[in-house]
Amino acid sequence: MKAVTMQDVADRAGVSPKTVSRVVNNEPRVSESTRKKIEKVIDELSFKPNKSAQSLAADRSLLIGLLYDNPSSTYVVDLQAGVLGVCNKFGYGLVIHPCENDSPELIQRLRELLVSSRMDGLILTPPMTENQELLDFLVSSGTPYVLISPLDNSQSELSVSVDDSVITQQAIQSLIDFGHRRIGFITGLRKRSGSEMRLLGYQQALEKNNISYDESLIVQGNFTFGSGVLAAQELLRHENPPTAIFASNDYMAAGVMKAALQLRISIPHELSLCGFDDTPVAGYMSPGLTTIRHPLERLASHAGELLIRQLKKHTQPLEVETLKSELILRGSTGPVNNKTN
Amino acid sequence: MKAVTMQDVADRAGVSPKTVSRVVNNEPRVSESTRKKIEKVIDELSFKPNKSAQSLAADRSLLIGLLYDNPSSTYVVDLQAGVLGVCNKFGYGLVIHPCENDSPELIQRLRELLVSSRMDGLILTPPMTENQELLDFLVSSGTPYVLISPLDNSQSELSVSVDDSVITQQAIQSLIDFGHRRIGFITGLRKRSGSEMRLLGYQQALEKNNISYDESLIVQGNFTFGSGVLAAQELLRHENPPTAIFASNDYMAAGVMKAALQLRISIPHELSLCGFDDTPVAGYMSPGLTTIRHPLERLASHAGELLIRQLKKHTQPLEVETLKSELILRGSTGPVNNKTN
DNA sequence: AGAATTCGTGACAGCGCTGTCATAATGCTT
DNA sequence: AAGCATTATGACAGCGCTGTCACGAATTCT
Repeated sequence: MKAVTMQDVADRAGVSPKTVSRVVNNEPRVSESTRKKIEKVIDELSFKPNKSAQSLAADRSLLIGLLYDNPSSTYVVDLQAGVLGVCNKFGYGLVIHPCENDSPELIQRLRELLVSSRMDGLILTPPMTENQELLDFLVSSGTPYVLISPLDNSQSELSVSVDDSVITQQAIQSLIDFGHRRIGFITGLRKRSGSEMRLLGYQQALEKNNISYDESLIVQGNFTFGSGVLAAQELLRHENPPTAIFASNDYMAAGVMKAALQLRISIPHELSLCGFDDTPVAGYMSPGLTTIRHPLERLASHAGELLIRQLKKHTQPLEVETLKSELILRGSTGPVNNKTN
Repeated sequence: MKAVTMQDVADRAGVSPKTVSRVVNNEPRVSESTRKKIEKVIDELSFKPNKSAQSLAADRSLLIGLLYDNPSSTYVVDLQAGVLGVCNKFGYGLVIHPCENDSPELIQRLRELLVSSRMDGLILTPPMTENQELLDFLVSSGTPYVLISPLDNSQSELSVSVDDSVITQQAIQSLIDFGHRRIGFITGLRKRSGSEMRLLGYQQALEKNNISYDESLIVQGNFTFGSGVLAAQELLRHENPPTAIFASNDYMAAGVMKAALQLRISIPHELSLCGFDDTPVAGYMSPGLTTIRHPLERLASHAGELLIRQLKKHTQPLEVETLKSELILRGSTGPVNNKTN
């Protein structure tokens, strides 16, 4: 299988390789007629440019990197799918790089990766988005990057986010509509972008409905199942326990379910429960877990486009379909039971 | 950040670039002293060869592809981790390629990918491992590949597997040891390598314990939660229902849990339940799901090494640490309840 | 000791593409 | 119609590396 080269295309089309290159790279300064002609030949020979040669000659790798440190594999896979989509569309390759945000070797590893893979740009996901040392390193090494859901998303060209507060508020509102007034809230790790925004949404919902904010209903978790169990135990043994609990992710919500079961508290009859992320567990639990689904794949593909535009010095802003999270209602939430306790 | 080139190393070491190349590629015919000297300089300058240039000159991309079509993201992420490990070790890049085994465009897409990314070899996972059309295409295009857990793993240089039958037998044995004699079995999709072997292990366990094989206790599922629910309903409404159920994956086991809950059958008191895969759900359900964990990451890294050896025409066989699956005992299995029904 | 082999190294071309610059063709101005 | 700007195309070098081959030095063989 001898590969088709640009020269082959050029010969067949009766032009120089450089002109073919121009067409391949969508450069201007090619007459419409030659462009058509060359495109036709490219199709006929199904020519695909040799990436290595392109990279070498143009001194760009046509590779973008995706950095993540996330225990949820669905999250990771969704992001990958999104980024992969745009990569294919624009002829880029994707280098996936699972890492540990806390590792002291993080930067060193990344440096090696940058040197050997020569990635043109990076997409960072939480919690790397808050790793200032990392960001500084990227800036100093001149590596373009885009952040997904950073805490501070003020630089809109450099990040994409969905507003966790809005959808959380909506979820809490739905609990309130069910008649709940005492709603427990299990936070995730502080400093994780989502966490803060979710708590904010909770507070906003209470405020809107004139429900006073009771600090004792807020319990700190760390996104793990175990922390959900502990948090739920604390909440459910409260002298005036909540009739509903919002957990900042599904894993913790699963922990709440377990704790409730142990304490013989029935969901949703005696306790409504809402999770966050819509991982597979949510659908597989009994009852099904009401939760929130993020458009992760679209978020990631948006991030990818943003990055690639940046790489191509494409300046016209990317118009964005709005990225909206969705409240998925399942069996774990329901009307408050007035006979409760 | 001007990159360090081979020429730089050569100059500093007082040799020709070609000799540096020899050292970088571990070629023979370099005296120990020059090798040492060059390695030292490489370290000092922290020189990393330019992948694009290597690929272009040597006409190999130093890329391997990982093809998967699997709904379980944990499975995918574990495999990726394993392959990524060896890739880094041997200076290869990883191209991930989620695909749909049933899609008629599969081959065409792959062809494009092969042409544009010029991957040196591929790792295939079930169900692609059984896609004869795909395999034929790879052979005809001369693309080396390695299979992970194919149905037919007779060609040991081309595949890595763990024996599902052995571990399934062990799981069933543990149920039998708990006193269960009527054990329901929910299969996965037929023709999926795992499925067959798991059923085989079930049969072997029964045989060993002189329990007769009752076909009516075998129900066909398709690896989804929903199919688990249906299968469980069928089994539990059996005139002489099983006291334990083995589901061929965790998602179906979760379905069984749901069905049991609906029918007010308590797990593990009235019904023991065993899953397969040890996905996160297994740990998050209440009670925790007894299940089977595969050494997926090691399996994948082994596959990666096998492939890379093949690419390097390394012929001495790779000695393998045995890859063993593990039975994870959680709350969903227990002694048979003699008061049942 | 001389011939034959092996070893260690370097010169050189070229992988397939793109950047730069030159040049030809075209359009526009006055 | 001559002059100038603009557009369309090509020649050529070179990105950083490796394959091939050549060549002298060291080793082994007869």
